[in-house]
Amino acid sequence: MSDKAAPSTETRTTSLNNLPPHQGGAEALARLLARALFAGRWRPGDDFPKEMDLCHHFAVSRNQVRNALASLTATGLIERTAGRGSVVRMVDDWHLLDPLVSDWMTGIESLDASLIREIFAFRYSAEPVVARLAADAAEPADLDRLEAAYQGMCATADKPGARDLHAEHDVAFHDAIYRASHNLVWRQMGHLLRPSIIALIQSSQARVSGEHEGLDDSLARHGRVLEAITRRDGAAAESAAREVLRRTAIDLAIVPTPSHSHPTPEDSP
Amino acid sequence: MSDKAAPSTETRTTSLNNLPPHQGGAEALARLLARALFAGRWRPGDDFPKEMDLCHHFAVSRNQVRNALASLTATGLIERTAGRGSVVRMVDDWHLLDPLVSDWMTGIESLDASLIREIFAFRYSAEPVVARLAADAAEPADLDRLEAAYQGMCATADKPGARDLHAEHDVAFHDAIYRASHNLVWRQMGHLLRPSIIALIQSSQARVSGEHEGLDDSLARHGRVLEAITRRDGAAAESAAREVLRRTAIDLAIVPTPSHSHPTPEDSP
DNA sequence: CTTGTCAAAATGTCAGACATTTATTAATCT
DNA sequence: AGATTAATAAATGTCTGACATTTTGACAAG
Repeated sequence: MSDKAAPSTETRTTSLNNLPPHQGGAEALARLLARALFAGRWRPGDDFPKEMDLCHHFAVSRNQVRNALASLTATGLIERTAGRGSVVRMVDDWHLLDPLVSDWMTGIESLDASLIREIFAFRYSAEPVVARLAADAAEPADLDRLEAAYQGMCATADKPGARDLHAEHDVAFHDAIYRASHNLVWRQMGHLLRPSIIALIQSSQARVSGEHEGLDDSLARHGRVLEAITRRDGAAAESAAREVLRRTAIDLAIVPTPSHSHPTPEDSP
Repeated sequence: MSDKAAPSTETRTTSLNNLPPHQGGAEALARLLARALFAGRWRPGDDFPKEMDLCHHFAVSRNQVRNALASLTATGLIERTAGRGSVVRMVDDWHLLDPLVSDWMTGIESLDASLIREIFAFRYSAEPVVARLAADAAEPADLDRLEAAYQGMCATADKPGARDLHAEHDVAFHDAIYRASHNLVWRQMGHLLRPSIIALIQSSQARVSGEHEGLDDSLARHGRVLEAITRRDGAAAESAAREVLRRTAIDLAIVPTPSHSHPTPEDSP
């Protein structure tokens, strides 16, 4: 009748059962299910496992399962109807801007490539504008955060062992830009950066070893953003931020050609 | 000891008890509480009513109350801790990008002015960029939506009885721009428009009767955005979209002076 | 072939008891 | 008297079982 969603949960239960002892109960279960969903365990339109199956397979009470599924429902990942069951919703309906979703997404290796492209396309169009706002509104504390993150990136560059730490500083740098805009809405969008940056670093890891100059170059461009914001030069900050993202944008085929991408005065040096 | 949050709920229960018979149970209760919160019923840091008090005052089961409070928790409006109770979180922590929050906010008359300014400042910086993207990515269906919304705005202009309908078409127009960008993230931000536009129309209602020319002028500017997007002229769409928002931005003191706000080539005429 | 009714399955809801955390108050020891 | 500890109360979190509601499919009657 229904597809083999539930039985297949039984078979692959091994990979899902080894969760860190007991964290937040429902919270941990929601994270687990969401990450399995993002990893491609089920596709939009598929039937999601039934409550009782999850109760049995994870040996938790129905309450925990219901709370976890409530989180997935609230974030638009699944839809539940009375006597029918739960189905995975279309990607268009996922609340990508919910901090929970961003948190769940971080570190998923097999994220849908088109999803990464969508998120990065957003960043590519938004972050330059935010950098301009940041140059206008930044306060000393913001500049300190930016400087600290940049120094952290410098300290962890070229060290293959500290790649995760470097990524963390990278996230912190971009997040500091959003915070420096001093706008409630832009600020909350900083959450969206984490999965995107992590995924990009993971995927560019292969390429970077071939071309080699990528890392230093990226570092220099970040430095130029920091310098422009410190100098309170909005226009320079905007184009510098665009330069930071441009190469990755080209690789992801988001910007058609590197020539006439954005006719801003400062764009053609 | 604790402030008078709970007792005052008793006294003013009259204004909250007349809810449309019974809609979605917990869903309706969450909406009710959220709107009361947005209307200034409690301020950040205040104690939120206890579960049992809400159960008693609204004559609903504890389950309903817990589900409603779970929604408020998930959207960052309140924070609940084990034996302490629930407190209202700072505005910075509210998930303004959650569709639920936008929905709850629409139509609140006494919204915090600074919150409206923050949301509009975001729109003022973002929407021009989105308009540029829309000009590049719009498909026939998108143009149809834009055209339909614009016609709707024209048909309901200058008719004082159809102000709500005009606002609805206004929302549809701007939402169509975001959808036309064909980017998952930008698209989901369309939800953020509704409370902002409604609030602005309500607040500008007094001013418009004095200056009079505001409405026709706004209509013409919207038309210029539509025309630029149809013409696939990204630069023109960007500046036209900025023009739509500029006057309101000036009134809200978001853009410092009307002269050197954004040095884009098409910006001077 | 259509329609009506019944039964099974799944989610939604309720009520009560119990567990856990937090804060206050009282008691005890130095 | 002051500080530390123990008991108590209040609030939220959790579990369990039963019941309600909705959906779907099967089966029989027309």
